[in-house]
Amino acid sequence: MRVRLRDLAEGLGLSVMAVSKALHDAPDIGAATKARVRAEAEKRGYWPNQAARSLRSKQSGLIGLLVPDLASEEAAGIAGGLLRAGEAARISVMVAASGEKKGGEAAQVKAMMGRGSEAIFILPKITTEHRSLALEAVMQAGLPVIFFQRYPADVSPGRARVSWVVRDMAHAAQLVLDHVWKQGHRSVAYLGGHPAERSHAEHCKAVREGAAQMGMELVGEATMAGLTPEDGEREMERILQGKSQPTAVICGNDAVASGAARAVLQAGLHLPGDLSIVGLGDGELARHGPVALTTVAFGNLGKAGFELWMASRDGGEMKPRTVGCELIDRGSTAEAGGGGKPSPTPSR
Amino acid sequence: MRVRLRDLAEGLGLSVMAVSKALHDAPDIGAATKARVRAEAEKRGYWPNQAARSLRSKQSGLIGLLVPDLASEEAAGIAGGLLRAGEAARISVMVAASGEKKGGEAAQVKAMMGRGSEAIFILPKITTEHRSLALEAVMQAGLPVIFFQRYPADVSPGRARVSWVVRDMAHAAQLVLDHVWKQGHRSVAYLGGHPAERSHAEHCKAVREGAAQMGMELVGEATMAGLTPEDGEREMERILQGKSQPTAVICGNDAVASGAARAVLQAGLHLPGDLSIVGLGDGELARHGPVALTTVAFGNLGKAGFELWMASRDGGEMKPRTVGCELIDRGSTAEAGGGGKPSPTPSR
DNA sequence: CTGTTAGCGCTTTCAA
DNA sequence: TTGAAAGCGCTAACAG
Repeated sequence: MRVRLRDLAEGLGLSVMAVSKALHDAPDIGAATKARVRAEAEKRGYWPNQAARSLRSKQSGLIGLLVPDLASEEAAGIAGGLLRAGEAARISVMVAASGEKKGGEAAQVKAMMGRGSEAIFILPKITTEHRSLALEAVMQAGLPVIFFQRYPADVSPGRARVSWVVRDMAHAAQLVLDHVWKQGHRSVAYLGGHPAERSHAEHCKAVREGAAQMGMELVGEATMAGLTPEDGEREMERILQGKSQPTAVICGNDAVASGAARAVLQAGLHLPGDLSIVGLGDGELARHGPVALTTVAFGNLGKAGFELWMASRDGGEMKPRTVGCELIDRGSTAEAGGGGKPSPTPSR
Repeated sequence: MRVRLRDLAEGLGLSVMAVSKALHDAPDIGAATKARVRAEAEKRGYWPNQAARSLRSKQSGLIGLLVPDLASEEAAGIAGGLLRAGEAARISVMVAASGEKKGGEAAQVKAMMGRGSEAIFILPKITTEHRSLALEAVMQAGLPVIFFQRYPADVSPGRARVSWVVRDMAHAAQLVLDHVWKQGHRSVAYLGGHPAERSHAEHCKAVREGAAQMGMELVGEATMAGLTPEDGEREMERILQGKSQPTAVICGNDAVASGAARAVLQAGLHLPGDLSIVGLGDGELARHGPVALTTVAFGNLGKAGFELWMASRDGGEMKPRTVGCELIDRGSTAEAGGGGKPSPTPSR
């Protein structure tokens, strides 16, 4: 933080204002002057003091993102998308992890507001009630809030500048059901409904209803507390020991699918020859794991959230968005009853 | 951004200064006054305007982190550690992804400096030359720079407020070699030396020298451009088709190990009965993939980097750090020549 | 087309 | 133990 507008102005024999305007490409400054100013700024390595700028203009060019923990792929993906979208619009992103602590969220959000965040993006914890002191404060301050994936039940969008971006879970379920149906599967298991998570509950429901409609039998259905690989492994083992065996297993996310695949391999069975598995989310585990998983890829939530905010920036309304999805076939599913031969696993 | 010090002061019949000092717990304000001020601040929901504060005091309480892309597990892990460490010290973190664009880095770093970052943390791209206009600018401004994992060859630490945090790759190699040696492996392959990456080159070298010293044969050694699962899969296939077969495969990271495991499964072999595989990094793929991988877990670089900076904050020198590691045995290795029976894969 | 004035909310410095 | 004055670097509003 060294060269100031004043330094440039003195060096050029201009006023501070003229320099400021020139750098902002204001219409009332001559082209020649602008060129001179820009050259000098470049030469002396000027860059603006944002603290001063936002103090004066109330425009910080900063947004805040609050996630439970960056280590999760969900959070990293959202953050990445938001960062990329932000950069294109010259918006900086402050990231905070709310972690386990209860009061954490409020303090983090206050820090963001203190720095002049123009909007707050939140990926709520699954276990949270989504409604905190922090949120009250933000909304009272009139700041836009965009939720990812989960959102408070008692807030209506539009009013109060609150909105959200979710995944099209019903469509995802339909894609998966169509896929396994076409391969001749008539008896499937579902692993992964999460009782406290709207989107997973929705997926579960869509699979259940879709299967019924198509005349597919749902021989195993597990609701689980965590959607971790361990949960998937445990439930898969349970199914393998049951009497009526499915020919395909639909999972609530890639982690569960990965755990299920682990159980299948442990049992000495072949994938996908003996059993087909479908994941959800197209994460690292599906793409790069020892078993490439057929899964459903979603559009980036972070990017969609940013666009939603940008579109509302000049007073527009904040209409919630749903990001679409597509099925990615990596060969962890095969024709039903296709025998023990594993099909080759393509790398993409 | 609404309640100001002035509002509190007027409400309490005090001066702005008294309120400011009280909130900072200055020694020259009475206990009773402090209590009153704090209660009022709490009640009215005051939080400081950081822009104003840092404009005046030159202390922003903000640091910047520049990564190639948050979606990588490496970056997400570092970012998460930095965030957590920062939060404990009430330091906010601005994150930017430098992406593919060339000029990107410089602009991002300028944005960070413009916001008053007190330090810049950089995870360089593997392909970068680590030395950019951005770095010049930062160092000229006298800001501390901490590199993760990779760093410019031509900068000496201490001078110029530059330092770095790296992983103890030599120790990691030793841990892995000891582990497979104890299981009776005498013929191993190494997949994963990266020509442009100091730490991977170091790991490769340590494995090579260690193996020689212990009298282990290195029957396959692959240097690869990307350290991706695809690279691992390809090289593993090559090895499986070769004449002299190793009994264990040591990989340069978990992604490569995962790809290698994929090739092994594709070939219809058993893991770890027919072949042992060791990863490096203890990432998602090793922990939660369909095949749980024995690997080496490192301490968090982000946390270590933050501590390095904090320790140097009052003029201390910035001594580079090395984070330690430990072997995590998840059962993807077994006694050499142990026959085809897969050992159960523990979930931890 | 360019310059002047004022002030954003806070803290440093010094006086009461 | 408290307060007044000044100013951080920038830009909105208005004059020239």
